[in-house]
Amino acid sequence: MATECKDYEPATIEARWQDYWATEKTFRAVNFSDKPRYYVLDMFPYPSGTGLHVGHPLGYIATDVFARYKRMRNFNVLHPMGFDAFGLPAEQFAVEHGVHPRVTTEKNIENMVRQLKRLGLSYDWDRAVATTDPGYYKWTQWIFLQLYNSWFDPDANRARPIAELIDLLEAEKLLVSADRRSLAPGTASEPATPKAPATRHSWNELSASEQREVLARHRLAYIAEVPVNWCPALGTVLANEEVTNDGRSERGNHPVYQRPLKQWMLRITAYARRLEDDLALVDWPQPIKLMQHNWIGRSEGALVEFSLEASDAPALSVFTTRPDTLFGATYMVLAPEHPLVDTLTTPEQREAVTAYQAKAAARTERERQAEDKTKTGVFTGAFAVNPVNNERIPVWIADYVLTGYGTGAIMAVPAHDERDFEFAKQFELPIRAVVMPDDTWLRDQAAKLPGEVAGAIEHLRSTYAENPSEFPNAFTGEGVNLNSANDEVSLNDRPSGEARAAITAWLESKGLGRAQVQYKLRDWLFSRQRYWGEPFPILHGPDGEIVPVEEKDLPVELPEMEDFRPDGSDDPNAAPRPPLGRAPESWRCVERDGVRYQRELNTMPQWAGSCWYYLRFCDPGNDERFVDTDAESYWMSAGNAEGQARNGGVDLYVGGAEHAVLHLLYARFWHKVLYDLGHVSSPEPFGRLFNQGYIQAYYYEDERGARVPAEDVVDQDGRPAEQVQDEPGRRFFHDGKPVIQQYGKMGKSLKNAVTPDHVCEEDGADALRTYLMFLGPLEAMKTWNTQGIEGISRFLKRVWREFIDRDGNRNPRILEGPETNPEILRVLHQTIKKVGEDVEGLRLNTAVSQMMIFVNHLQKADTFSIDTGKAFLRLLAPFAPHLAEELWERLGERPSVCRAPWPEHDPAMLETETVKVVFQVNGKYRGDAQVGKTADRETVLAAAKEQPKVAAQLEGKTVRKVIYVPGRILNIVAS
RNA sequence: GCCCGGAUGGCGGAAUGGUAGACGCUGCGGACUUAAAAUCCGUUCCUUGCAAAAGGGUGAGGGUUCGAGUCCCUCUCCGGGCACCA
Repeated sequence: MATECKDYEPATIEARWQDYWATEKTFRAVNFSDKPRYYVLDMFPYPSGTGLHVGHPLGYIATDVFARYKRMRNFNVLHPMGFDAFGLPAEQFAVEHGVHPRVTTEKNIENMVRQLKRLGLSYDWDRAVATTDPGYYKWTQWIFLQLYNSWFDPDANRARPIAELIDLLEAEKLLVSADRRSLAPGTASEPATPKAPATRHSWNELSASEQREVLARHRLAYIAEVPVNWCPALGTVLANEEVTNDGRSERGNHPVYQRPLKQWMLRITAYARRLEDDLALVDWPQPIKLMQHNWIGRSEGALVEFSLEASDAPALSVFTTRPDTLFGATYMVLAPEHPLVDTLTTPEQREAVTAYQAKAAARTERERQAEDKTKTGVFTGAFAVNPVNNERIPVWIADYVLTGYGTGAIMAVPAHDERDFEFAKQFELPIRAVVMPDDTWLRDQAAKLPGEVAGAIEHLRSTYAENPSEFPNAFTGEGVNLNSANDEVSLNDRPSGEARAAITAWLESKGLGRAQVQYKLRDWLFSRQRYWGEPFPILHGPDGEIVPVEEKDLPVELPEMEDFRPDGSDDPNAAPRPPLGRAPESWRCVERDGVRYQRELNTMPQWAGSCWYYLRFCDPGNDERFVDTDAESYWMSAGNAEGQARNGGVDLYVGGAEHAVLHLLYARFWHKVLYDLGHVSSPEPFGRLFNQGYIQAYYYEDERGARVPAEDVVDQDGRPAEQVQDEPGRRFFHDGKPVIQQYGKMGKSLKNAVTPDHVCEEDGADALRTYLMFLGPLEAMKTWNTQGIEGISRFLKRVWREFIDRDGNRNPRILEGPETNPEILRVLHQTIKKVGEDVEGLRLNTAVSQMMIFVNHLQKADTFSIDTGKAFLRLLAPFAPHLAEELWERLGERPSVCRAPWPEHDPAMLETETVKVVFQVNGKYRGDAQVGKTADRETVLAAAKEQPKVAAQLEGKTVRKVIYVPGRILNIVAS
């Protein structure tokens, strides 16, 4: 069985055991077992053409160590791997090389599987999935239809089948508002009177197309014409999450333009509250929770109605977090795209307004950024009425107010909002103080003024109250109100919080406003104008009706096409034309009951497939369902065993932090919908999340700033750069020309990738695995240093020699029978304890250190017991599994060591007769001694005073105090 | 600008408020060898000192404590996220 190697030959040993694991299916996970379950998941990769570099498997190896450990702890472990294979790069590569994306994708997957297997990762390969398999994306389409056929019931705070909404509407338990945008409870429609036209309608009075419109406004998947991020260079639209903060595409860094387009949207905003609240249910790194928290962007405030002076216009609704400053609202601003702009603009101002709107539309986000600072805007000519004091205030438009947030309109309180303050100064609008700042703020501000407004604090206060515009900044903090009273309510002298509550209550009583929670999160733009993605299971009828493809007709497969290129363009005004528009007519057109339907021509974004793959792994071959209910619940429901997810979801999910608001937010949203509809058993998909850090490496740039391959760089003595990169005084050259050493994330673009294949060949997979774990804390950024692996290689060779002599036989130093060397016994049990605890906490670097310490002890002993050897091999097995298997069998055990139980440490073995107590004088180390475990203070103090160093320090001093921590330290305070 | 995270030898890093630098890399010295590689032994924070030893030292400055890398305050630098979100 085992190899015949005399020396440690990783290549031979590793090939042998990888073969064994594959044949024996050692890592097969079975659904249902008496053992407790454990689900360990990696974020599955995109199978790129360049394959893996050593940074990629960092997380995979960590989860592998953990999965192997958990198996030895008697868990039934699910540890799968798959491929997120739809998406732009495959398509772009395919276009460049004229090959079908399916061909390149399959080739890339094959190569990546080979690389991963070479690392000895203990995946259950029988469960591997690719999002591009029709058998997989059938269910991605099915889940989309679940979204399409559901609505979010705000009262139940969950999704429900759309059929239930229709029932409620038909029974007139819900009525439709006049604009058909919202629903309200009611038992009968209010009869219309000449004075008050009906505000609500019964569903049954609506036409079929009106009914469709009502439903569309509530479905979780819907088509809407909204301003979207259009990227002409990529020929597709992008989600907010895919656009960088300077208005460019995250992929490719192309300019992105805002333009209104009809697109598929997913109503993720309905879940804003639960996505926020349920972060409390999961064990995730705090920074990731914070990033999601910020992205969701909950803010509490009030919705306030401002009536317009022109009586026929509807009221202007604004959202504010500071209703307490309402008395300071001296003008209003609408976003240039606000729907009411046209209605309320006066003829005199129309030209200026239209010009401003055109200018705003033409500017990209990036241009808005660049101009920054200076506020622009135009007066519409209209006036609104401030509901608290009936003051007539002008209505402006300006691009500092965004369409997509709140109502797209604001009340401007220039005294207490920095942006409004700037705008008001720019256009000489009135600024009224309604909150008195604290004295510190007033003094700080006075200090910034050129003249001397300074003086007594009373003077500053009265100046502020009368003329806040004399100060350089707006006061945006909280304080006590002033200038804030009408006949019915006064906020004066009340603190901001109280003022907010008071004015909100007043507004509510008057029907002028109400408390409101607002989210920054927007609906998820879900269609892309690309070929290589999941087709929508949707048909469009001749009258514009939308018909979902029936479940039995799924999947809607991608058509075979010769030319699948996107219609990219540099012209931001060119209309998007999805490649599927050029698909054969036989695919595009479907006839049902004599009606000709057109297939939806957009495809889903790359994130779709990754939103639910962790569920498919529970039951990957199922043709009947996306996942078997029992299998899902076995792997995903809440668990009580050691380390299992308390509230359900994947027990351990490891991946990079770059997915904080994309994949992780989208997947949570889909999961919650499936949960609401009763398809999954846990409220959250990922119970425990861990972010591994990046691997960084040196890279080299020539004088033009172009990167050169790091592997070809040498120093002034002609030695390869990778061997001398940390030595001082090195200068680097490529092709004889000087280059500069830099430092950054390992990857193709910096030309500093080191492949695992290369390292496996040189040192073996076991060395690479152990080295990557040893490098530092899993979550930290780490530097790849090829030299460092040498230490791990030596360690593994040493392990080999401890067990195998030069003739390839069992080392005669290994004795039968239990361990007799107390020193070895003690260190062994220390090691069992520390390695177990460290692996459990993913502190894999210190676990490796401890194993090294153990082997250093072993090496110094003349002999050791076979029991000791076997215990150690089990600790080593998760890290260096091939070597552990080989030695395990050579010690006469049956493979596989993966199935051997994890050793238990005996606390009694860690106890010693005496303990070391450190002696300090005035907090400084002056010696130590072994003392009895129960030694009392006086005994230890006496022992300390006997030590010459301690005595010398005490000479001529009086002992003031003695601190004794039993078994640890004795500190004598003397002066 | 706001919000997170970080800073420890030549390098990666380790340290329940209790001997800072475990473990490893590199460097230096030695053994084995005709020689080299491999392996093994020793050594490697800084300053003074032949040594024994003493003093200093965890980005900077202050504080709490018998005792601070660790806790608190202020600042500097680096990394990440968000950014006219009303």
